[in-house]
Amino acid sequence: MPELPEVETIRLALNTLVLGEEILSYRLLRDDFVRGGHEHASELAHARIIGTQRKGKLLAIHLSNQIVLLHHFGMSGRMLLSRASDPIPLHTHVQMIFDSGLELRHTDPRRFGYAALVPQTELPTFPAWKNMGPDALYITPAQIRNILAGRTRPVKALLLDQYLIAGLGNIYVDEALYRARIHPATPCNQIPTQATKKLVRAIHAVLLESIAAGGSSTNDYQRLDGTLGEFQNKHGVYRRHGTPCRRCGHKIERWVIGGRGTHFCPLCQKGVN
DNA sequence: ATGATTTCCTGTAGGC
DNA sequence: TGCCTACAGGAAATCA
Repeated sequence: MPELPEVETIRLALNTLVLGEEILSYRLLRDDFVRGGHEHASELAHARIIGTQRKGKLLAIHLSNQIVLLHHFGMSGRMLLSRASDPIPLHTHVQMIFDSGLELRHTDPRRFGYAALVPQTELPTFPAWKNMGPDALYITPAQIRNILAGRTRPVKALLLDQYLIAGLGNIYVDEALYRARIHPATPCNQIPTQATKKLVRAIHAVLLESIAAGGSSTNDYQRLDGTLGEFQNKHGVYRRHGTPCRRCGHKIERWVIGGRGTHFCPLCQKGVN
């Protein structure tokens, strides 16, 4: 599922491959895949791609006509760059055909993702954009301390809340807690200051390493060119339940915490240290 | 206000 | 082998 590192991998690839491209034709194959109306869809012909931006798991593509294309990939979403003559994959909801003969496609079988066309001036008021907490890649120890303070929910559930901290999903929350040696069920207000520093370092490290590896291809995620990421091979706990911990050899467990499958090593992540 | 639960959707894994 | 059911999960909505 595309989380921060996967979206960032897509964004970096777009920067090298489609910056400056001119849109010949923009097609929405499903109206209900678009949030906030599609009245700007007819204004995109001849617009050029002038920049990209990422906030949490949201990708923003800036166009020369002051329109911003937002893409959220939910859990089964893909952004693929193909030749316009290549066959259209099943569940393609958005097509962007460029004058170079390239075509950008947003496909998403489960449709938990979406696209949006927002005038640049309205981007700060777009709900998902506006309500997002600080980006996990740049979050500071002080910000994490404020977020954890006074809350009783399990730290696992809290780190998944995009309103509080943006960009982490199920994979990277489990991996960051494993690196920080924090048990995912620990109530937030029971994590001492010392451990929050370790947590921030763990979050930054796991995100940066995954970006460098092109993201995690566990289920559906592919890079812009259709190749798989590599970081799933480096996972310490995610979907490794029943197999030995790479640090201590104890069997990795899987619990449901906050309604999500949660993977951890009961020996390495005993307490909050 | 906070937190817990339900809902959307389809491909896949597991059981029989 | 093939059918059927349960499950996966991000985020918004709904409920307590």
